[in-house]
Amino acid sequence: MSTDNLRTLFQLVARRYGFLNEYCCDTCCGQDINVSQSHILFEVSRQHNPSMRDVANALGVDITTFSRQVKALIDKGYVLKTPHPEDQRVHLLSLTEKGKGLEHDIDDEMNNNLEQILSQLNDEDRKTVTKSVELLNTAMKKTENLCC
Amino acid sequence: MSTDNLRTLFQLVARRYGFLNEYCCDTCCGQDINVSQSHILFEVSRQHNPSMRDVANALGVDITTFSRQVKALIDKGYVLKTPHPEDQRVHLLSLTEKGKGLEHDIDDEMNNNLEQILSQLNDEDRKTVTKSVELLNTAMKKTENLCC
DNA sequence: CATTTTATTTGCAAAATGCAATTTTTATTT
DNA sequence: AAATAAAAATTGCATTTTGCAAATAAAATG
Repeated sequence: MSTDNLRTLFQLVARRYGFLNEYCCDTCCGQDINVSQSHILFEVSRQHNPSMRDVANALGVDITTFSRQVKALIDKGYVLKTPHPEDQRVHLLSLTEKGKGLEHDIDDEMNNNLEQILSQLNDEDRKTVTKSVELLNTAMKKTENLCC
Repeated sequence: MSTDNLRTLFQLVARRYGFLNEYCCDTCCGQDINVSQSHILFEVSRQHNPSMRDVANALGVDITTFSRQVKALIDKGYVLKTPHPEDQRVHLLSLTEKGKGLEHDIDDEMNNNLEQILSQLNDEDRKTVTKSVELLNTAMKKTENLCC
Protein backbone atom coordinates (compact mmCIF):
# COMPACT_ATOMS: atom_id res chain seq x y z
CA MET A 1 0.00 0.00 0.00
CA SER A 2 2.17 2.77 1.31
CA THR A 3 5.80 2.88 0.33
CA ASP A 4 6.71 5.37 3.03
CA ASN A 5 8.79 4.29 5.95
CA LEU A 6 7.67 4.47 9.55
CA ARG A 7 9.30 7.81 10.21
CA THR A 8 7.71 9.42 7.18
CA LEU A 9 4.25 8.27 8.22
CA PHE A 10 4.71 9.53 11.75
CA GLN A 11 6.21 12.77 10.56
CA LEU A 12 3.25 13.56 8.34
CA VAL A 13 0.70 12.68 10.99
CA ALA A 14 2.53 14.76 13.57
CA ARG A 15 2.71 17.68 11.16
CA ARG A 16 -0.97 17.52 10.35
CA TYR A 17 -1.84 17.24 13.99
CA GLY A 18 0.26 20.33 14.59
CA PHE A 19 -1.75 22.20 11.95
CA LEU A 20 -4.93 21.12 13.70
CA ASN A 21 -3.57 22.44 16.98
CA GLU A 22 -2.80 25.82 15.47
CA TYR A 23 -6.14 25.95 13.76
CA CYS A 24 -8.12 25.11 16.89
CA CYS A 25 -6.08 27.48 19.01
CA ASP A 26 -6.84 30.28 16.56
CA THR A 27 -10.51 29.38 16.22
CA CYS A 28 -11.13 29.32 19.96
CA CYS A 29 -9.28 32.40 21.07
CA GLY A 30 -8.50 34.51 18.04
CA GLN A 31 -4.95 35.69 18.52
CA ASP A 32 -5.24 36.05 22.27
CA ILE A 33 -2.86 33.18 23.00
CA ASN A 34 -0.33 31.35 20.83
CA VAL A 35 0.14 27.63 20.38
CA SER A 36 2.85 27.19 22.99
CA GLN A 37 0.63 28.97 25.48
CA SER A 38 -2.20 26.59 24.60
CA HIS A 39 0.16 23.72 25.38
CA ILE A 40 0.64 25.25 28.81
CA LEU A 41 -3.12 25.45 29.37
CA PHE A 42 -3.41 21.81 28.31
CA GLU A 43 -0.72 20.63 30.68
CA VAL A 44 -1.79 22.73 33.66
CA SER A 45 -5.29 21.40 33.13
CA ARG A 46 -4.04 17.82 33.04
CA GLN A 47 -1.89 17.96 36.15
CA HIS A 48 -3.17 18.73 39.62
CA ASN A 49 -1.68 22.00 40.85
CA PRO A 50 1.68 21.44 39.19
CA SER A 51 4.72 23.55 39.89
CA MET A 52 6.37 25.71 37.25
CA ARG A 53 9.06 23.13 36.81
CA ASP A 54 6.57 20.26 36.54
CA VAL A 55 4.89 21.83 33.56
CA ALA A 56 8.05 23.11 31.91
CA ASN A 57 9.61 19.65 32.15
CA ALA A 58 6.49 17.95 30.81
CA LEU A 59 6.49 20.29 27.83
CA GLY A 60 10.23 20.07 27.36
CA VAL A 61 10.76 23.82 27.31
CA ASP A 62 13.38 25.96 28.95
CA ILE A 63 12.24 27.16 32.36
CA THR A 64 13.12 30.78 31.65
CA THR A 65 11.11 30.94 28.46
CA PHE A 66 8.36 29.12 30.26
CA SER A 67 8.40 31.61 33.11
CA ARG A 68 7.71 34.43 30.68
CA GLN A 69 4.96 32.58 28.84
CA VAL A 70 3.24 31.85 32.13
CA LYS A 71 3.47 35.50 33.07
CA ALA A 72 1.72 36.36 29.81
CA LEU A 73 -1.04 33.86 30.59
CA ILE A 74 -1.44 35.30 34.08
CA ASP A 75 -1.64 38.83 32.71
CA LYS A 76 -4.37 37.72 30.33
CA GLY A 77 -6.29 36.11 33.17
CA TYR A 78 -6.02 32.47 32.16
CA VAL A 79 -3.65 31.16 34.80
CA LEU A 80 -3.12 31.56 38.54
CA LYS A 81 0.16 31.18 40.37
CA THR A 82 -0.03 30.43 44.09
CA PRO A 83 2.86 29.76 46.45
CA HIS A 84 3.20 26.21 47.69
CA PRO A 85 1.95 26.13 51.31
CA GLU A 86 4.93 24.13 52.56
CA ASP A 87 7.69 25.29 50.24
CA GLN A 88 7.77 28.96 49.45
CA ARG A 89 10.20 28.42 46.61
CA VAL A 90 7.61 26.56 44.60
CA HIS A 91 4.76 28.21 42.76
CA LEU A 92 1.76 26.11 41.89
CA LEU A 93 -0.12 26.69 38.67
CA SER A 94 -3.82 26.42 38.05
CA LEU A 95 -6.36 27.68 35.55
CA THR A 96 -8.79 30.49 36.26
CA GLU A 97 -12.42 30.02 35.25
CA LYS A 98 -11.57 31.90 32.07
CA GLY A 99 -8.63 29.59 31.52
CA LYS A 100 -10.73 26.50 32.11
CA GLY A 101 -13.28 27.83 29.66
CA LEU A 102 -10.73 28.39 26.94
CA GLU A 103 -9.00 25.07 27.52
CA HIS A 104 -12.37 23.36 27.36
CA ASP A 105 -13.22 25.11 24.10
CA ILE A 106 -9.93 24.11 22.53
CA ASP A 107 -10.30 20.55 23.76
CA ASP A 108 -13.80 20.40 22.32
CA GLU A 109 -12.73 21.79 18.99
CA MET A 110 -9.80 19.39 18.80
CA ASN A 111 -11.97 16.40 19.62
CA ASN A 112 -14.56 17.45 17.07
CA ASN A 113 -11.94 17.76 14.38
CA LEU A 114 -10.40 14.43 15.31
CA GLU A 115 -13.87 12.86 15.22
CA GLN A 116 -14.36 14.31 11.77
CA ILE A 117 -11.08 12.78 10.63
CA LEU A 118 -11.92 9.40 12.12
CA SER A 119 -15.42 9.53 10.68
CA GLN A 120 -13.82 8.70 7.35
CA LEU A 121 -12.97 5.26 8.66
CA ASN A 122 -15.22 2.29 9.16
CA ASP A 123 -15.93 1.14 12.70
CA GLU A 124 -13.21 -1.45 12.75
CA ASP A 125 -10.47 0.86 11.45
CA ARG A 126 -11.63 3.49 13.84
CA LYS A 127 -11.22 1.16 16.78
CA THR A 128 -7.84 0.13 15.42
CA VAL A 129 -6.67 3.73 15.40
CA THR A 130 -8.01 4.55 18.84
CA LYS A 131 -6.38 1.51 20.31
CA SER A 132 -3.12 2.31 18.55
CA VAL A 133 -2.87 5.76 20.00
CA GLU A 134 -3.23 4.23 23.44
CA LEU A 135 -0.63 1.58 22.64
CA LEU A 136 1.71 4.24 21.37
CA ASN A 137 1.32 6.34 24.47
CA THR A 138 2.15 3.42 26.69
CA ALA A 139 5.11 2.35 24.60
CA MET A 140 6.47 5.88 24.30
CA LYS A 141 6.13 6.47 28.02
CA LYS A 142 8.21 3.37 28.71
CA THR A 143 10.85 4.44 26.22
CA GLU A 144 10.96 8.00 27.47
CA ASN A 145 14.62 7.77 28.37
CA LEU A 146 15.32 7.53 24.64
CA CYS A 147 15.21 11.25 24.17
CA CYS A 148 14.48 13.10 27.43
CA MET B 1 -8.12 1.29 30.25
CA SER B 2 -7.27 4.85 29.48
CA THR B 3 -9.56 7.59 30.71
CA ASP B 4 -8.01 10.22 28.48
CA ASN B 5 -9.96 11.58 25.58
CA LEU B 6 -8.87 11.33 21.99
CA ARG B 7 -7.26 14.75 21.91
CA THR B 8 -5.22 14.07 25.01
CA LEU B 9 -3.88 10.82 23.59
CA PHE B 10 -2.94 12.46 20.31
CA GLN B 11 -1.46 15.45 22.05
CA LEU B 12 0.87 13.33 24.15
CA VAL B 13 1.97 11.18 21.24
CA ALA B 14 2.61 14.26 19.11
CA ARG B 15 4.59 15.84 21.93
CA ARG B 16 6.72 12.77 22.44
CA TYR B 17 7.30 12.44 18.75
CA GLY B 18 8.41 16.05 18.74
CA PHE B 19 10.94 15.27 21.48
CA LEU B 20 12.21 12.40 19.37
CA ASN B 21 12.60 14.71 16.42
CA GLU B 22 14.65 17.19 18.44
CA TYR B 23 16.73 14.43 19.91
CA CYS B 24 17.53 12.83 16.57
CA CYS B 25 18.24 16.16 14.94
CA ASP B 26 20.71 16.94 17.74
CA THR B 27 22.29 13.51 17.68
CA CYS B 28 22.89 13.51 13.95
CA CYS B 29 24.20 17.00 13.41
CA GLY B 30 25.15 18.47 16.75
CA GLN B 31 23.87 22.02 16.69
CA ASP B 32 24.56 22.54 13.00
CA ILE B 33 20.90 22.72 12.04
CA ASN B 34 17.75 23.26 14.07
CA VAL B 35 14.54 21.26 14.03
CA SER B 36 12.68 23.45 11.57
CA GLN B 37 15.64 23.18 9.21
CA SER B 38 15.49 19.39 9.57
CA HIS B 39 11.84 19.58 8.55
CA ILE B 40 12.96 21.37 5.41
CA LEU B 41 15.51 18.65 4.64
CA PHE B 42 12.80 16.05 5.14
CA GLU B 43 10.35 17.75 2.82
CA VAL B 44 12.87 18.63 0.11
CA SER B 45 13.99 15.02 0.20
CA ARG B 46 10.42 13.78 -0.15
CA GLN B 47 9.41 15.96 -3.05
CA HIS B 48 11.05 15.94 -6.44
CA ASN B 49 12.74 19.28 -7.10
CA PRO B 50 10.08 21.30 -5.30
CA SER B 51 9.87 25.07 -5.49
CA MET B 52 10.30 27.30 -2.45
CA ARG B 53 6.57 27.72 -2.20
CA ASP B 54 5.90 23.99 -2.51
CA VAL B 55 7.98 23.24 0.54
CA ALA B 56 6.87 26.25 2.56
CA ASN B 57 3.23 25.35 1.94
CA ALA B 58 3.76 21.71 2.81
CA LEU B 59 5.37 22.71 6.07
CA GLY B 60 2.82 25.40 6.79
CA VAL B 61 5.39 28.09 7.43
CA ASP B 62 5.54 31.69 6.31
CA ILE B 63 7.42 32.03 3.04
CA THR B 64 9.63 34.85 4.30
CA THR B 65 10.79 32.92 7.32
CA PHE B 66 11.22 29.92 5.08
CA SER B 67 13.33 31.90 2.63
CA ARG B 68 15.79 32.76 5.37
CA GLN B 69 15.94 29.23 6.75
CA VAL B 70 16.68 27.92 3.27
CA LYS B 71 19.42 30.49 2.88
CA ALA B 72 20.96 29.19 6.08
CA LEU B 73 20.81 25.61 4.77
CA ILE B 74 22.42 26.71 1.50
CA ASP B 75 25.18 28.53 3.37
CA LYS B 76 25.86 25.38 5.36
CA GLY B 77 26.03 23.32 2.17
CA TYR B 78 22.97 21.12 2.68
CA VAL B 79 20.65 22.54 0.05
CA LEU B 80 20.87 23.74 -3.54
CA LYS B 81 18.64 26.32 -5.17
CA THR B 82 18.45 26.25 -8.96
CA PRO B 83 16.27 28.44 -11.16
CA HIS B 84 13.39 26.70 -12.87
CA PRO B 85 14.38 26.21 -16.54
CA GLU B 86 11.04 27.45 -17.86
CA ASP B 87 10.03 29.98 -15.23
CA GLN B 88 12.76 32.18 -13.88
CA ARG B 89 10.60 33.30 -10.98
CA VAL B 90 10.67 29.86 -9.48
CA HIS B 91 13.59 28.39 -7.61
CA LEU B 92 13.83 24.66 -7.28
CA LEU B 93 15.23 23.08 -4.17
CA SER B 94 17.30 19.95 -3.84
CA LEU B 95 19.70 18.39 -1.38
CA THR B 96 23.45 18.35 -1.84
CA GLU B 97 25.28 15.10 -1.16
CA LYS B 98 26.01 16.46 2.30
CA GLY B 99 22.33 17.26 2.71
CA LYS B 100 21.29 13.80 1.55
CA GLY B 101 23.75 12.29 3.99
CA LEU B 102 22.40 14.24 6.92
CA GLU B 103 18.78 13.62 5.99
CA HIS B 104 19.56 9.93 5.69
CA ASP B 105 21.21 9.88 9.09
CA ILE B 106 18.27 11.59 10.73
CA ASP B 107 15.83 9.29 8.99
CA ASP B 108 17.81 6.28 10.14
CA GLU B 109 17.99 7.50 13.69
CA MET B 110 14.28 8.27 13.76
CA ASN B 111 13.37 4.86 12.37
CA ASN B 112 15.64 3.14 14.86
CA ASN B 113 14.06 4.98 17.73
CA LEU B 114 10.57 4.26 16.47
CA GLU B 115 11.51 0.60 16.09
CA GLN B 116 12.71 0.61 19.65
CA ILE B 117 9.40 2.04 20.81
CA LEU B 118 7.40 -0.47 18.79
CA SER B 119 9.59 -3.31 20.00
CA GLN B 120 7.71 -3.05 23.29
CA LEU B 121 4.61 -4.31 21.55
CA ASN B 122 3.74 -7.83 20.48
CA ASP B 123 3.55 -8.57 16.78
CA GLU B 124 -0.16 -8.05 16.54
CA ASP B 125 -0.19 -4.69 18.32
CA ARG B 126 2.73 -3.63 16.26
CA LYS B 127 0.88 -4.31 13.06
CA THR B 128 -2.13 -2.53 14.49
CA VAL B 129 -0.06 0.59 15.11
CA THR B 130 1.63 0.53 11.73
CA LYS B 131 -1.65 0.14 9.94
CA SER B 132 -3.20 2.91 12.04
CA VAL B 133 -0.57 5.44 11.11
CA GLU B 134 -1.30 4.72 7.47
CA LEU B 135 -5.04 4.98 8.06
CA LEU B 136 -4.52 8.25 9.86
CA ASN B 137 -2.45 9.67 7.07
CA THR B 138 -5.10 8.84 4.52
CA ALA B 139 -7.92 10.19 6.64
CA MET B 140 -6.05 13.37 7.53
CA LYS B 141 -5.13 13.99 3.91
CA LYS B 142 -8.79 13.81 2.93
CA THR B 143 -9.79 16.16 5.71
CA GLU B 144 -7.01 18.61 5.02
CA ASN B 145 -9.44 21.45 4.34
CA LEU B 146 -10.30 21.32 8.04
CA CYS B 147 -7.37 23.46 9.01
CA CYS B 148 -5.31 24.58 5.98
C1' DC C 1 2.26 47.39 -24.46
C1' DA C 2 0.35 48.16 -19.98
C1' DT C 3 -1.44 45.86 -16.05
C1' DT C 4 -1.88 42.18 -13.06
C1' DT C 5 -0.42 38.20 -10.94
C1' DT C 6 3.02 35.09 -9.00
C1' DA C 7 7.52 33.76 -6.73
C1' DT C 8 10.88 35.21 -3.97
C1' DT C 9 13.64 38.32 -1.21
C1' DT C 10 14.58 42.15 2.05
C1' DG C 11 13.45 45.97 5.82
C1' DC C 12 12.07 46.26 10.08
C1' DA C 13 10.03 45.72 14.37
C1' DA C 14 8.08 42.46 17.57
C1' DA C 15 8.33 38.09 19.81
C1' DA C 16 10.68 34.02 21.40
C1' DT C 17 14.81 31.75 22.97
C1' DG C 18 18.37 30.38 26.25
C1' DC C 19 22.49 31.09 28.89
C1' DA C 20 24.40 33.44 32.91
C1' DA C 21 23.59 35.72 36.95
C1' DT C 22 20.39 36.94 40.79
C1' DT C 23 16.93 36.33 44.39
C1' DT C 24 14.51 33.71 47.58
C1' DT C 25 13.73 29.77 50.20
C1' DT C 26 14.82 25.11 51.85
C1' DA C 27 18.20 21.38 52.87
C1' DT C 28 22.60 19.89 54.47
C1' DT C 29 26.81 20.07 56.88
C1' DT C 30 29.86 20.82 60.46
C1' DA D 1 23.02 27.45 65.12
C1' DA D 2 25.81 29.41 61.56
C1' DA D 3 27.67 28.43 57.16
C1' DT D 4 27.25 26.24 52.90
C1' DA D 5 25.01 24.02 49.32
C1' DA D 6 21.06 23.08 46.59
C1' DA D 7 16.57 24.04 44.39
C1' DA D 8 12.77 27.05 42.27
C1' DA D 9 11.88 30.78 39.89
C1' DT D 10 12.86 35.33 37.81
C1' DT D 11 15.48 38.87 35.21
C1' DG D 12 19.41 40.83 32.09
C1' DC D 13 20.97 40.49 27.83
C1' DA D 14 22.21 39.08 23.42
C1' DT D 15 20.86 36.05 19.63
C1' DT D 16 17.54 34.02 16.78
C1' DT D 17 13.05 33.60 14.89
C1' DT D 18 8.95 35.43 13.22
C1' DG D 19 5.80 37.76 10.01
C1' DC D 20 3.85 41.80 7.93
C1' DA D 21 4.69 45.32 4.47
C1' DA D 22 7.28 46.69 0.73
C1' DA D 23 10.42 45.77 -3.05
C1' DT D 24 12.13 43.14 -6.95
C1' DA D 25 11.84 40.28 -10.83
C1' DA D 26 9.63 37.38 -14.12
C1' DA D 27 5.50 35.53 -16.31
C1' DA D 28 0.58 35.88 -17.54
C1' DT D 29 -3.27 38.51 -18.95
C1' DG D 30 -5.89 42.00 -21.21
